[in-house]
Amino acid sequence: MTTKRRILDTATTLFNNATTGEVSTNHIAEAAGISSGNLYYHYPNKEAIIRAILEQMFDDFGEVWVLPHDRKVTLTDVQNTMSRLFEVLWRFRFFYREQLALMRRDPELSTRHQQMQGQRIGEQEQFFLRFVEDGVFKVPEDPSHFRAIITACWVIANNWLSFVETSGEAVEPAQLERGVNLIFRVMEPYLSEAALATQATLRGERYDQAHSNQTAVAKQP
Amino acid sequence: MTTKRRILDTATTLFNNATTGEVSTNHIAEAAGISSGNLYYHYPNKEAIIRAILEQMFDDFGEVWVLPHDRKVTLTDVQNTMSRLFEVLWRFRFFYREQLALMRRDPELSTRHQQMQGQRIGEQEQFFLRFVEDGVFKVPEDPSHFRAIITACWVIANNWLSFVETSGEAVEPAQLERGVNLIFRVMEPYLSEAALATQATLRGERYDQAHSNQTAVAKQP
DNA sequence: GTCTATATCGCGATAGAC
DNA sequence: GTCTATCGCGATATAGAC
Repeated sequence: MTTKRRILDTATTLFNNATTGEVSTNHIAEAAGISSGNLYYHYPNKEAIIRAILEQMFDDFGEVWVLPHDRKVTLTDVQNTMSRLFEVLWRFRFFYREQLALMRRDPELSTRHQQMQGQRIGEQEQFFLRFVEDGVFKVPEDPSHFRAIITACWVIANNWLSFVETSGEAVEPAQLERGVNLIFRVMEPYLSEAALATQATLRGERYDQAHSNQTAVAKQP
Repeated sequence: MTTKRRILDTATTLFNNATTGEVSTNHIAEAAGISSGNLYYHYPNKEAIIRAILEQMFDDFGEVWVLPHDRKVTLTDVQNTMSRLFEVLWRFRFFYREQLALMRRDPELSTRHQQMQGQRIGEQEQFFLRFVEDGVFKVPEDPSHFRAIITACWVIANNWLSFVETSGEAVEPAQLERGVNLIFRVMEPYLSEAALATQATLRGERYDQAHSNQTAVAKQP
């Protein structure tokens, strides 16, 4: 692994475990096993490191919203996509903890992130439209209402891990699933009848796995 | 105004306009028109200042969830409460920008905030139950589902202003209203028929009676 | 590319006069 | 209560040898 790369990985780990303010370039260099001078040979300053990490995160997001083109998508595809999304959010959680502070300190980061976010939101809209096409979601009578729900899901997704952390709960991969479920709850009223049936089945299965000696409880209409 | 108080107000303003990391105790003292030494006479350190501000925010939250006891509550009461909530969130927005970083740096702040959040969430649940009682919300068949929606609204409320800011839009009082509307959208499927009609009237929108067996409302072309 | 050594700066915090 | 003066520290960043 190149030194440039090791710096990024080390920094990401340190940032995730502390705050960007507490992690100095000296700390990063030490943890990466190189000298401070060497670190500055590769990156002009800490902000440049953060920006480089952000680019990597952006690349990873690109792989989140992919859907199969050879078949109709189902509710399970939504679920898997959400899981992928949360996994990336988890890997770069430090960024979402301090997002606005970081953006304020570095206008360049701010601009770049706005571009990224715009693109991501666009991808997400396309994503949901595909599910409308394939009959997972009801066809929205009011597009602005539909967009509002997407925005709501967006806000929840991006802030779920932070919410867990502020509640004093340990932030573990298991919590990612709770976030996925929460988003499902918000989307539920907009699912088609067919998708709702699928969901009941899925949830029953999950329930079975969690409490294997009990029977799944299916909600009665 | 006492010096102690002026320090808090000045600090709040500075924090809102920059980040807590950029605002040093020297800056606060200077902006408050006192010496650094004097500042340290009143507060032992910057963290204590932030904690004091947080206590003030907590007090302000206490006034948000009050509801009239002499009459039934309506959808308008939800709206007004949300507006009050957003107003407080706006006044102390610096805290929500850096919440987790601040909590990590100061365990005492972290503990206190968790108490506060627990209490606030409790208040919010009571709040919504009142609206169920008074027929604004449908009686939930599944309490856990209801709680999930409340959690969703909580996450959205606390992060809406940050979302606006990260999108690069100016954060103005007008944006507060958009946040209120977004939360309404999420709650909409859980409103009673009666409340839905009220909402349509409030907004001056057409009420599509597709699922209504109540009095017809004039449709606009 | 990588190191050591060092310059510079400002922050947090305290001492002591008034 | 308020000020001035100051110390210690650690962070960012650079210079120059190898």
